[in-house]
Amino acid sequence: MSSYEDNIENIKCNVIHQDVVDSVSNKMIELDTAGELAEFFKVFGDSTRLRILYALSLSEMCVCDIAAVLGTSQSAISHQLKVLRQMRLVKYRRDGKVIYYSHDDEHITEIFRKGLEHINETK
Amino acid sequence: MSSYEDNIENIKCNVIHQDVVDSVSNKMIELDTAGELAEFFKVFGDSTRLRILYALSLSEMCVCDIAAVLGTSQSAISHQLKVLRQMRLVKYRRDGKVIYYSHDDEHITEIFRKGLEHINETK
DNA sequence: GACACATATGAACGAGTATTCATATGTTCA
DNA sequence: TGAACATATGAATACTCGTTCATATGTGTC
Repeated sequence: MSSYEDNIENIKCNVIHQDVVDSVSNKMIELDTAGELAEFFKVFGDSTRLRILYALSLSEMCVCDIAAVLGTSQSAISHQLKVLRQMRLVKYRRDGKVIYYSHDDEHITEIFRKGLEHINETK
Repeated sequence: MSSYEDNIENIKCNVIHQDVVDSVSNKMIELDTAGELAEFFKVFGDSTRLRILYALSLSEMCVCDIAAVLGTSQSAISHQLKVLRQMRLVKYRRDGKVIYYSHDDEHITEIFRKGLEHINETK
C-alpha cells in the first residue's frame, strides 16, 4: 500500500482531443446567454407553471379561475404568475377588481409541442 | 375591531366564470403529463446542462473534453451527463477507456432555437 | 368612509438539487 | 498482475425554490 498523497495531482481529467476542444470553444454559447436561457427554461420546469401556461393557451383567464381549474391556492397561483410575468410569458389586463391573464409569447405553444413530442417518443 | 375569525372562510377565491372553468377543465392537460413535461424542461433549466447540450450540438465529445470546454470538474460533468442520459437526451459509445457522448434527440436544437428567439426578443 | 372581494406579496418552512470530495469501476498497456 | 487513466457514483453540503400563512393593496358598492 503506497502513499497516494504524493501523486494525487495525477488523478485528474486531461484533454484528449485538443482540436475538438478548440473548435467547440470557438463556437460555444456565451456563459451569460446560457444563464439567461436556463432561466427561461426553468420556468417550464414546474408543473404548476406549465399547467397555468397550458390553461392560458386555451383561454384568457382570471386568477381565481386558474386556481379553480388547477385546484391550487390563489396565493400559489399568484406567486407563479409573477414569475411568468417577469419572464414575459404572460400579460394581463385589469377589468375592475378582476385581472385577466393571457399568453404574451408565440413560442410557448411551439416549445410545448416539441416537449410533448419528446416524452411521447421515449415511452 | 370585530372578530374576523368568524368569517375567515369568506376571505377566499371564488370562481368568476364557470363556463370558462368548465371549458378549460375539459381540454386541460393531464396532471401526469404536465409532470413529465416539467421533468423534461427542468433538464434545460440548468446552465451547465444547457452548455453540455450546446457543446454536443457542435460535436460528439468525450467527458474530459466537455469538462475542458466548460471549465468544470469531471465529476460535475459526469453527474449531469447521467441526468441527460436518463432523460434520453444524449447517447454514448465507448472506445477503449474513452466514452463519447452525442445528442439523442432531434428536438433539442429546435427547443434551443425557440428559447433563444424568446430571450433575444425581450431585451 | 366602511365593507367585500380579487389579487399581490413578504416571511418561513420543507423539499429538491448542483457541486465537491473521496473513491469505485472499467479499460489499456507494460 | 499492477500501474495509469477515463469515467462513474455515493455522501455531504450549500443553495434554490414552491407552497403556505398571514396580511397588504387596489377596486367597486353601499
